[in-house]
Amino acid sequence: MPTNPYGRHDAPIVTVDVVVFTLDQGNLKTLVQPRARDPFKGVTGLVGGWVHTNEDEDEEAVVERVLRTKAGLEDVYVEQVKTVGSATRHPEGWSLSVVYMAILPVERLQPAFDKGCFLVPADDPGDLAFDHNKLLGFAVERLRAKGAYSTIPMEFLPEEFSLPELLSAYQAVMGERLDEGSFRRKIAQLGLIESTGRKDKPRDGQGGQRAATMYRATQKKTFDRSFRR
Amino acid sequence: MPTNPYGRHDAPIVTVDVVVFTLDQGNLKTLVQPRARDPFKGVTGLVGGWVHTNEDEDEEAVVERVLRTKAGLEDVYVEQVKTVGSATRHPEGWSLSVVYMAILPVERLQPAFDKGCFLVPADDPGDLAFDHNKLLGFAVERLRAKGAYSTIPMEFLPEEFSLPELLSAYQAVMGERLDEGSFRRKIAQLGLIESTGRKDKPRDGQGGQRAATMYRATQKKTFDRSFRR
DNA sequence: CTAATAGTGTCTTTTAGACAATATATC
DNA sequence: GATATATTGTCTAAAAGACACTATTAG
Repeated sequence: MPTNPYGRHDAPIVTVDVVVFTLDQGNLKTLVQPRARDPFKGVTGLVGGWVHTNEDEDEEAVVERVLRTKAGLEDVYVEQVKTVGSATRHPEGWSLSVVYMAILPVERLQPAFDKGCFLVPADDPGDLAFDHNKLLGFAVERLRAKGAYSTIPMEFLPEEFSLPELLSAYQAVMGERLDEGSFRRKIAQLGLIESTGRKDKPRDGQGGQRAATMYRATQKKTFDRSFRR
Repeated sequence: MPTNPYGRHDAPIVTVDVVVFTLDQGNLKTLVQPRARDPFKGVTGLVGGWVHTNEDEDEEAVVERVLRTKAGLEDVYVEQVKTVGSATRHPEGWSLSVVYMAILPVERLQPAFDKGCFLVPADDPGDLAFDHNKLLGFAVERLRAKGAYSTIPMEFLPEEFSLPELLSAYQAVMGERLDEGSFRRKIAQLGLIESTGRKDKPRDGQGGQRAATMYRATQKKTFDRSFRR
């Protein structure tokens, strides 16, 4: 039987909730999951779980365990977004949630689908359990705010990607069209990526196409101004 | 006797720690306090306290209560910085701290001094209890990063302030000299402040001086680029 | 008169961004 | 030849930042 080190007050429930983002054909989506237990059993919610003080070393370890056990995901880019806590957000008592966002290429989500997760549009997710709609909103806000000022959009792509793919990732996150020429110039100046030597396989089409050269990310950065040095 | 709603695991200790910033003659300082109890009894630490689930409505209420009861401060600008949690950061068990920063003009700190708080340089605070040096570092980083892109520096000033005072607040936060003419032009364009009609009393000196016109803030904002529209 | 506040003008450099044109590679 | 990738040139407008000069107001 666990002890309660918390003293004269009831201990808050402490959870981690992860907003897993991906790009699905240019659209920003979030991974959700029907809840296995009460409260809100069967209702769709974010991927999340309690802090387990006897097995988790620290907060980051909680996030890793939750992603691994609830969604079968490992080695994911994660970033803390915000912490919310109140007496009313959980029916069983005072509850605090540390909200993270995670970003993955859609190709890596199969293990999550196998565990019953599915994707919903990030800005129209339907009704979620608890205050998860609000938490999702915080994460979307952060992603959009930081997207244009960092290498975050690269996290949506597989390890190897082409420049047109990178362009469309930035466009999806920023929600606007970017000039191709200027974009290529910028990226070249910044030295954020390097060629892998390989080439894309051109898609099918009426004519042929030139194969795109593939790159990998060399840096994770945040900039002062719209992805600028 | 409090119950433990936490289930099969020991409940984490949940605290709030507040990094209270002020400007003392142009220098960035932080409010600290000798700890009243073990662990680290007598050691200097940040202003902080446990979440009290039976009296605090939500996280913001915890911050308000902690600032009020530990430092006698009310109506303070606060902003959440980050949450840290681990098995080792607190000798009594798995502990999670939600870190906030607060900003106040130094004139409003008397109640805190009366409660035994004192100021230390924000970038050279000496040895603090727990991992509070690290937490302070996170807050300083955030303040410096956000200072140039927001109206945050205004929070260091009293409700009425002059343009030279505002200039020096921005300079202190940004850590660099700003051109006076350009600064005045920018501020005028932005419409962030309005005149109160009153005038400063000029300081003593060899000659007289022109009295500064006093302003008050009209907006709290964050900008894309260095305090620009 | 002195000193600090206040307001303007101007110049250079950098940047974002748009648009156009052309070259290259693959089927 | 068709199509998508790749590269380069040019132009405009906005912005940051530095510097200089003048005006104003108070003791």
